[in-house]
Amino acid sequence: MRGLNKVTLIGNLGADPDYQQLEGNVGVAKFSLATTEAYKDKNGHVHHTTDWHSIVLWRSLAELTHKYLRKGSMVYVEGKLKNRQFEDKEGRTRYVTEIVADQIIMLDKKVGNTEDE
Amino acid sequence: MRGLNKVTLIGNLGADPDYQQLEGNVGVAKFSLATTEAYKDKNGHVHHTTDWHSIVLWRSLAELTHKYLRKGSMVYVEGKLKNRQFEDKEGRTRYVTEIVADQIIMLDKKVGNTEDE
Amino acid sequence: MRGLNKVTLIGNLGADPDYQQLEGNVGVAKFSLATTEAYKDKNGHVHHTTDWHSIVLWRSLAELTHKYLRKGSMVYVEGKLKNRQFEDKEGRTRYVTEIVADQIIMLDKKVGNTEDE
Amino acid sequence: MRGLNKVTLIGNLGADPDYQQLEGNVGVAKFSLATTEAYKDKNGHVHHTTDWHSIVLWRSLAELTHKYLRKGSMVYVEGKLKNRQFEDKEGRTRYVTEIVADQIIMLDKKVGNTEDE
DNA sequence: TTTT
DNA sequence: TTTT
Repeated sequence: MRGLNKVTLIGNLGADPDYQQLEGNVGVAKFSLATTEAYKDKNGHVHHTTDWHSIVLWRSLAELTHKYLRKGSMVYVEGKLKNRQFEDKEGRTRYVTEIVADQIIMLDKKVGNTEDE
Repeated sequence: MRGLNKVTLIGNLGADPDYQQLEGNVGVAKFSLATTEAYKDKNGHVHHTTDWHSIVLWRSLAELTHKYLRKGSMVYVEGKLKNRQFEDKEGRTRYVTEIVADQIIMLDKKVGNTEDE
Repeated sequence: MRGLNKVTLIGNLGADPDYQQLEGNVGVAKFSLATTEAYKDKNGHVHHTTDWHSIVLWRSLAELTHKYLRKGSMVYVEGKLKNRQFEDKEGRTRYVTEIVADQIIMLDKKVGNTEDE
Repeated sequence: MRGLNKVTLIGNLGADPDYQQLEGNVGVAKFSLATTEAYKDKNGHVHHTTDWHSIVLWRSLAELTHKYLRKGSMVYVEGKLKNRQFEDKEGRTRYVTEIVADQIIMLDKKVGNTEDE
């Protein structure tokens, strides 16, 4: 209803994706994605900043991720920002922000595939 | 460099924005934005989910926010996902994900203004 | 396959939408959308430019458009850029660029609805 | 004002870009970009459609294009939809839709650069 | 042809 | 904590 929640990222996987098969044959994959940007400071020097994003993928996107994406792969990810709370080992409520993907485009020459959820 | 980090949201402010003037006359505004979505469950019943997002705005966008946005205002926000760590009162490292806005469009009839950073 | 084609617009309808029911009960709606932007010239004067976009909507989005959108309505449109050729009355091949919508969000207070194709 | 006009594309150049230096040392580059999509028909067969887009780039983006992009290069383009009219050789008014880029990301391994206008 |  |  009157809402838009969309994230688009292009970056590289920080490590091989994690993949699990849940009950009912539902697959979930997760990975960290680094997006790097160049910017100039006041003196005109170029610096880079990297932001890390937690990506979660379900079903066919999880299979694709598991099959084709590896540490270092470059990928376009489109999805929704979701906040999830969980209890840490000390019983405290913790909050995480994740991007639940609904489209990915693999940007490495080796593989080439787009998929929609 | 080879990176894209973009968030686009349309939603409503959960409360009046917080505004502060930092040293050097730099303004910062913050607010929580709710994005609500409808989806159908397996039985065809419509449900709503709301996601809350922490928005941070600097300089001219902070002034605009301070001047025009209020609890309930509908707004389009475009920005970047940034993760920030800070120490909580117990000295633990905590992580927050914020959206640093670089464009807003006010979507309420009352006011009408787009601004770029 | 390795392709992304996405347009996002916020603007106002230039006229009431056109709606037709094709064979097989498939609805199509069309409208022109104006997006207006402010920019400053070299002397700091503010100017406005308006761009007009041809929007095409199918099925449930066509019904929504027909039901709720009118001349002047403000709407968010997300879709794909498509080029279509047709023969004009003099038999020449002409080209049009249209945006085939796959999501709309009505931004007027009166009505309030998001719908996905 | 209250307007959003944004296009995001990932695709390949159909030919080497055209580059011109206008008066005042202002560079303009143009190229055609193909975005390809897979879709399934009613029988589950996969088909591909290609859409062609006219991209225009000014100043530093034109230089980058001229220097690094070639026929076949894969690129992310973000920009605005602009309609332009011109007179064809027979004196008729013709309309073209172009995407005026304000950001590109080169997606080929060989080169690697993001630039903002 | 819209809107502020 | 918002909105419809």
